[in-house]
Amino acid sequence: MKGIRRLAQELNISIGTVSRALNGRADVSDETRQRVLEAATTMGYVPNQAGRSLRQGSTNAIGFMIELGADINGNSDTFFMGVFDGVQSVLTRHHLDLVALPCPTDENPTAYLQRMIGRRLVDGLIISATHRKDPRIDLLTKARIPFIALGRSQTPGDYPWIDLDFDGVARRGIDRLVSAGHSRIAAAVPSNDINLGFVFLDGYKAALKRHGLPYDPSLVMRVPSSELGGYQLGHDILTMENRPTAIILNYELLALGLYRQLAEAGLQAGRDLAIIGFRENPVSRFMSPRLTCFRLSLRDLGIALGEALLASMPAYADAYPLGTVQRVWPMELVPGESDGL
Amino acid sequence: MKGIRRLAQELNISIGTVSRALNGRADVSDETRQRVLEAATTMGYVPNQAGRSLRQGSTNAIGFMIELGADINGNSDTFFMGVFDGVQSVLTRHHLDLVALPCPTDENPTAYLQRMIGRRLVDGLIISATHRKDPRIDLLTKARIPFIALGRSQTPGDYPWIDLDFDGVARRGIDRLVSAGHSRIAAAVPSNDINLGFVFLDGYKAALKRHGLPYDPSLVMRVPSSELGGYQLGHDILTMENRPTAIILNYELLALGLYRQLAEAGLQAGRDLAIIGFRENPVSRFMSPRLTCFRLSLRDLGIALGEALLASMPAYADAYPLGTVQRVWPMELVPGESDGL
DNA sequence: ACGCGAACCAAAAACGTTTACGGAGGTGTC
DNA sequence: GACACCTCCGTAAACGTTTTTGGTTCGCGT
Repeated sequence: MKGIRRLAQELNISIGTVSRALNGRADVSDETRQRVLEAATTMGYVPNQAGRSLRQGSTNAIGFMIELGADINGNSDTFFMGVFDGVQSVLTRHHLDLVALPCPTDENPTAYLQRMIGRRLVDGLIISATHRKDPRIDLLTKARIPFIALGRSQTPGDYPWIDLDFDGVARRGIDRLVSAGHSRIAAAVPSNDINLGFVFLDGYKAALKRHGLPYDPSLVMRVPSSELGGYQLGHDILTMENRPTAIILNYELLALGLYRQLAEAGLQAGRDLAIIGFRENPVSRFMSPRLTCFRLSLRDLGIALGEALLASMPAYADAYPLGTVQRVWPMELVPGESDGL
Repeated sequence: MKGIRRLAQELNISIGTVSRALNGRADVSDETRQRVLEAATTMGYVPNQAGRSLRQGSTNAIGFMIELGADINGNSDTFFMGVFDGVQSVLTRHHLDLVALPCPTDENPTAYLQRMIGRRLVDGLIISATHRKDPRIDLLTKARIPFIALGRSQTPGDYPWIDLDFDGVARRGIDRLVSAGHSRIAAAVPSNDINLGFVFLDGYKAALKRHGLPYDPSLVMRVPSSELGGYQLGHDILTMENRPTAIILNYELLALGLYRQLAEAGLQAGRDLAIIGFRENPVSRFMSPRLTCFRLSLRDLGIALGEALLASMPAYADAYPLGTVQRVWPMELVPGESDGL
């Protein structure tokens, strides 16, 4: 005898009553509920998830898909750890659990997602590293799985997303550099078709225009989103015939490789090249000279993601009347010395 | 009509046959199997996991528990992502999926694990960041859940584990520094009771002894495993009255904060303080001067973990006749300039 | 023509839970 | 005292799959 049956037998009541007591339904006397709860903890009973899922058609779990591989996600994994924490904190309020779904490097992300959806092991999904056209969005929409994208996409449709303020970061970066007298300002964007690159580039172009500066395509440097990409970026800049005097980065770890490349050439950030980095992170805080970059609270971002996802799930929507969240997440400038200001 | 029923109806065969065809059992004609497989893909049928789990009492998923929070896990950044990839590659061969279970910062890891075990949403578990006495090991043993620990523990019992070679790293670090003439060599160890600190310290003591050097407890520096901890470490060293001339680190990102602290004091790694770092990682590769540290293949480690876990699961043990794996994972020295050699 | 095994498949039970339904007993109302 | 109406609980069906059991068909040898 296992599971709920054992508990019921022990207490000499029916399994139905045990279930109702455990799930907080009204039609159970307080005394019985007490006894059940007590016995459940002493006997270490935890409802079997497979049974629950099968019966209620939901799994009480939310998936967070992450893509493995250094330079594809555009985020380092301290990033995800912080976000997970925020998401968890809102999910646990509703007895939902978070599981991270790491898509292996050698598998197609869309195929992987399809498998996960098919298995039906989560009720809702958070996807990240959205591409310009992201087939996962169509897939999720068609399968009617509640989801939210961490990152915009140009895939049409009315789905929820939250994205970092790449546009604003580019704009404020340019503003800052222009006001310091720079006019040849480069921008680093990812070499793949992840959507954030396009948003960043649009912000870059718009800001230049507003300042009456010409847009020079040769100043758009495409490199992989990794430390090595930053190193390569440095090389590309140093070998240009008409070097920019400043650069804005769109990925948090580019600065590291760039610093190194500059150091090897006897140059220094802030003095020989003005650099504005992207996200403040544990590494950036300890670089010398200190990196000018942008700060955000990963936990708050996670909380917002969790709430927006719940808002899109019928069973929880009333607790979070947010509609379809489409939100740009603000980032706060943290001045350093790398921009020479 | 949903699921396997729909498929069966479409093909005019029974659901049992569909199931058998899909699961590769022998008593299905090749022709029928073909038709089933074909229809399954065109209709996009994927077996409902809840149904399978309930019936077969297993979930076809493996959990990898990670603790959130920067300085508790003793590993960070790209570490887990790399390991995940290796684990996945083993698991997919057996149609198992990997889910990462992030334990929130505000929840007790053991309680979290218990919840996950109770829900029965994975067949096996990988735990990491093992503490000196780790109650999770007792829990898993008692619950008879196949598991493997990434990291040794002093919890008694005959359970599988794979751990990085903290002992060897300490030993070889000391050897190298002693042969370069150093005799006051400090060691950085974590300030919490994560077990790797004890292993590292033991290796440190043993190596000193072998070289006939005295063990000076004041040279054991306890700091949090984070970049900030490295910064604090630097401060602690610089304010000592009888400074060490060299230090070996036991966490990969300590060097970053330490470098910074030295730089602020006008000092430099390799010249003013010999530093041997821990794990080579994308960040360490771009620090100046280049950090002397130790290399390992995360993917191979992940593969070993996956195989050792499968070896402990009855259903897969014949494919991996490894017994109870208890293995120290070797790390290869990568010379840099930070040790002044 | 008959028996017999092999190949294939249909039917039904089982996994552990939730929940719709109904019934027993008690309480209150006229 | 009949009736309605609660409160509490037992019964049983249902979720989607796998697997056991048993049965039908066919081919083949005698």
